[in-house]
Amino acid sequence: MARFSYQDESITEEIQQEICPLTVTQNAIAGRWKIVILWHLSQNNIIRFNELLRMLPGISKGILTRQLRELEEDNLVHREVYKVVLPKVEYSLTEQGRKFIPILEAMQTWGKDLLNKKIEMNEKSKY
Amino acid sequence: MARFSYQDESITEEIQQEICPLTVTQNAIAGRWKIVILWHLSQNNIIRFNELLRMLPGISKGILTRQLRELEEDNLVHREVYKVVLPKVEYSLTEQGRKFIPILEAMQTWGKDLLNKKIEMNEKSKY
DNA sequence: CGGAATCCTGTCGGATACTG
DNA sequence: CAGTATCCGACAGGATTCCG
Repeated sequence: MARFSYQDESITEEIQQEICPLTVTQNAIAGRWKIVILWHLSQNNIIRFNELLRMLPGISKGILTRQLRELEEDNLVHREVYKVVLPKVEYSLTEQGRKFIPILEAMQTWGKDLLNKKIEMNEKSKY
Repeated sequence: MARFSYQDESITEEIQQEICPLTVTQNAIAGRWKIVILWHLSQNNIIRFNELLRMLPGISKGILTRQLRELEEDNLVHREVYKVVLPKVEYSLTEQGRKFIPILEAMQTWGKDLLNKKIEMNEKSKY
């Protein structure tokens, strides 16, 4: 939970941030790629850095590293380094990360629902 | 889903954005206050603008308005305007918004869990 | 009361070049 | 292979002022 400082927050707000579990969750998954990363990890158990890179078209190495580091900080993702000739790093979900999978699934069905309704609305507005 | 354009995204990415329901969900709830707003609405059914403002210490009127408008665009929140002497505007969850409540609850218990583990880890590191 | 319209600023995402 | 280290620009969030 390193990030999310914003400028000067009063103490009461900081407490709110700390106390409200919802905010904790929000901070943990805030980031353009985190949810998709978690989803890929939930589907594959173990993924190497460059594999993940290929799974996320449009992301750059630097960003992927940062998102992964933050997920690691928040204990969602485990990072295993193998010191072989050409370095090999495997990412996987932690126990805490696996507990998040149901939420991912719920978010997916909910998103599908929303998507359908938006399409319906666009159809209607054509006529 | 107005925002989230970023600069020039290739077509394949745009398609991914549009297709992946997870991303749709992410975009819908991305925003510093949205989750908390949804939570308050889930607890109170109907809340007036200034009430909501008071429930969110640290937010400014402008921001609250924007977050609510975006939630409205994404069909999570309903806005009811009463044209009385002193204007009165009530916010509530839509059907789609209510479908999101289980996710909020899951996020809350998950966040509580994460919080506890972080506290444990801090305790340990003291000795 | 519930905004709209500005303007400002920090953060995050992204691009690029370099490294063990 | 899997990163670091910089630098940059865009955009969300925030403060402030004005309005019906």
